[in-house]
Amino acid sequence: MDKAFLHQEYEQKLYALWDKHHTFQPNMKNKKPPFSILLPPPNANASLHAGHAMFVIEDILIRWKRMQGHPTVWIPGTDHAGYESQYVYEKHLAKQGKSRFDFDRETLYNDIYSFVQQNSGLIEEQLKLLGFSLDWSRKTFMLDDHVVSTVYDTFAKMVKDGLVYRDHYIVNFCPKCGTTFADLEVKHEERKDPLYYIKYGPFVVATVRPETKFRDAALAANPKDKRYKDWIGKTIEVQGVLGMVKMTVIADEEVDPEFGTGIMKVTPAHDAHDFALGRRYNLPVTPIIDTHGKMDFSWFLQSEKTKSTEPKHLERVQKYHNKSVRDVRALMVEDMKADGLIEKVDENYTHNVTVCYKSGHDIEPLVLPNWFVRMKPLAKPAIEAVKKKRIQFVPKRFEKQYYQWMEHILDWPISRQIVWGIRIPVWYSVQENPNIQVTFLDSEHIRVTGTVQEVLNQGYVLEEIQKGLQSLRAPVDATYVVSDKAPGPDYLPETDTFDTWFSSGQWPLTTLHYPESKDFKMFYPTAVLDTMWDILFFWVARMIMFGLYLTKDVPFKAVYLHSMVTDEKGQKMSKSKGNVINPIDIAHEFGADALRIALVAGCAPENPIALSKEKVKGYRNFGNKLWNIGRFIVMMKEQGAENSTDQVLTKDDQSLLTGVQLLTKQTQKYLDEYRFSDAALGLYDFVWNTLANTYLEHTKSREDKDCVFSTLLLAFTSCLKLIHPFMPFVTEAIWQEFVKEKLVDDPLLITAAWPRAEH
RNA sequence: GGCCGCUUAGCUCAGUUGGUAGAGCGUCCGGUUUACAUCCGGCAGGUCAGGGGUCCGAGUCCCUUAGCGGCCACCA
Repeated sequence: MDKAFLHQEYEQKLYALWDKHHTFQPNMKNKKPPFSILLPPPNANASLHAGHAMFVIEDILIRWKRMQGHPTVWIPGTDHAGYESQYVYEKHLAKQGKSRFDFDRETLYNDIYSFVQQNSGLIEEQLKLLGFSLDWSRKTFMLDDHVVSTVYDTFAKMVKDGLVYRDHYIVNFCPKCGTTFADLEVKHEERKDPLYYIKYGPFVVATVRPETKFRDAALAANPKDKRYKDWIGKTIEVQGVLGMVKMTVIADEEVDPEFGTGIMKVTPAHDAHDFALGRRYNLPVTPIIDTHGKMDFSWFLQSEKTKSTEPKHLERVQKYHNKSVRDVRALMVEDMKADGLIEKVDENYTHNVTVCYKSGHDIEPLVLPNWFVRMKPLAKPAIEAVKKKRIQFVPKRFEKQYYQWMEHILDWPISRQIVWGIRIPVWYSVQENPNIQVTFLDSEHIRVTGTVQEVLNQGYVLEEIQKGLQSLRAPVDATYVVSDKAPGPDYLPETDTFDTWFSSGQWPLTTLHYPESKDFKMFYPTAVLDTMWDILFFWVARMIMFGLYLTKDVPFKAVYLHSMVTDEKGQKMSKSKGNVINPIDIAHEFGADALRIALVAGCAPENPIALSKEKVKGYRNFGNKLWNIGRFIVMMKEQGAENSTDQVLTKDDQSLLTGVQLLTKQTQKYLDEYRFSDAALGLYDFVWNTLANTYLEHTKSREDKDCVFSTLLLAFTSCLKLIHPFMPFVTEAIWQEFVKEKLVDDPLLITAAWPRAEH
């Protein structure tokens, strides 16, 4: 044996050894209850980061249960990562001077597919480097046929059950990404913007978004506000930038009399709050901003209004038309100033602006037809399940957050206007829905937009439209057929795809081949779901809802939410701070074992997981300590010591063996309670202090070598078993040395029996 | 604005039925020619954020103040 444990020489060989003996696959013949975990799927084209290394928690549980003799499986997979991947691909296109608009839907999808395939596979190798005992024979990709087919079935069931509806609804639309986002996917940025006080007939109204003024549907004041009491219900004439407009004053409790002047303009098409007001008072929804974030005045330019409008105002409309929101705001503020319509401007107004968390672009609240899922009926059983303790949250405090969110859940917009994803399996008859808007590339590769009726009249045939189809927008009341394939010759497909979380929310079902497979029957519900707390709502809550909806059973019995891996000071790792630690580099330098236990030991589940080279180095030393104890035992054997159970134990021997008993019990208890740090620290302390520094040093002078040898061998092999889930490589490496020396019977530590604690 | 955490040795943090303050790293002193210098022995270092309360007894339970962090909702 070498003087030190040289991890580089063992890790890959040992992983191959485990693999060769199929130890990662469950032993279905075991009679104990099955134990299963699903790996939260990393992006298919991602590379491993410190967060992924936290999956070590899952490997610890898996290795532990496997040694205990449960049929155990840990299933890996990768996610297509919806717009994340499309975003990366579009950047790649941009480098070639192209954009997504140069391709039809199908071509773009296939190109992204190849792109993702090219960049995938890396993460699998990296997960292996860390020693994760995943069953690769069961790996799943989010766009595998059987996954897509389950997602289709679920959608069809939801449609049948009345849980899916289409509606015009105000959604977060990112003009840069070209898609809708759920509320969870946007963030808020504090910003200082001018607050304009605009004259509105007899009133003054405060707003940061004067450009939406063109489509105001009403004015609103608080019913208790004396200043405006007499005006409620009255219609007034207002001088605007484009001439006179009529406006009715409504009253609503939600208007804050303290803000601005206490009276607000209502623009249902471009503000979530105003949209709600509009619904309550039946106000018309009249958009003026399009999906590119540009001001669209076609409603004006194509109407009779142009005839009765003063030339000055008409010029303004032409000036504003098709310009960006920001530009128009500046232009119209100038015009309003010229007309004397601005009373004052508060330049120091700070407020929160909604921005896209992917691109950082300002979110435009737009009213668009979208697919929604009714969440209340799904949330109810999901709340019940946790209340009845069918699912346990660790740490417990997340339960509160869960209830809080689930009890106030809003309907979920599931449609995304991107190509890279699972297409919503819906088809529209063009005969029944001539008003469907389509954009497609014709056979000459020219981009054509219009209603189906219009383009058919222009001489295009349906086949050409479908072949070059980029996007389709059906009116909310369009008739549709749910089907994965075209139900007939005159149908066009929906082009929206599902929100990523719609498919990943069904991960426990799809990975286990719900509903008929042996795996599903054996391993559902899974034992525990471990992930970082930041996707509790995105993912965990959705899996619970889908699981209960489809199977009436929870998808997992426990949720373990680990923290974020940070640098040694508890600072979030980021490229700009330059404090990013690449786990693969660390594993390379100090060994995967050292990294693994360093991520677990000394970390409370509530706190950030501080990782530093120094800490990893400390645990590398621990691995080496184990190695040298093993080496010491082998040397004793070479010097003639013999192992036999027939020994007269001294007090030291007995106390060591009692210590191992206690340690076994303690480790068992800690693992049962998800207290990984306590388990790891307890093992570390026992081996280093009790076994090595105390027992081993005391016995060096003893004459009864056989007794020492036997005791030490028994105690140490038990410790190796207990430590194996945390540090699989060094423990297995030592075990293999022991196998060579015929000191142990089990050929592999990974499948050796877990020590029994006597009671 | 609503909710949830955190504040313990120089640094990073444990401390889960309330019972004499702990670990790792670092500092300093000393040691070791065969298990390991990726080692061993030892010293120093904390009024457990501030204040109040319950209790025979509080780092631990309750109230409160301050600082830091997180989640949710975001009113023009």
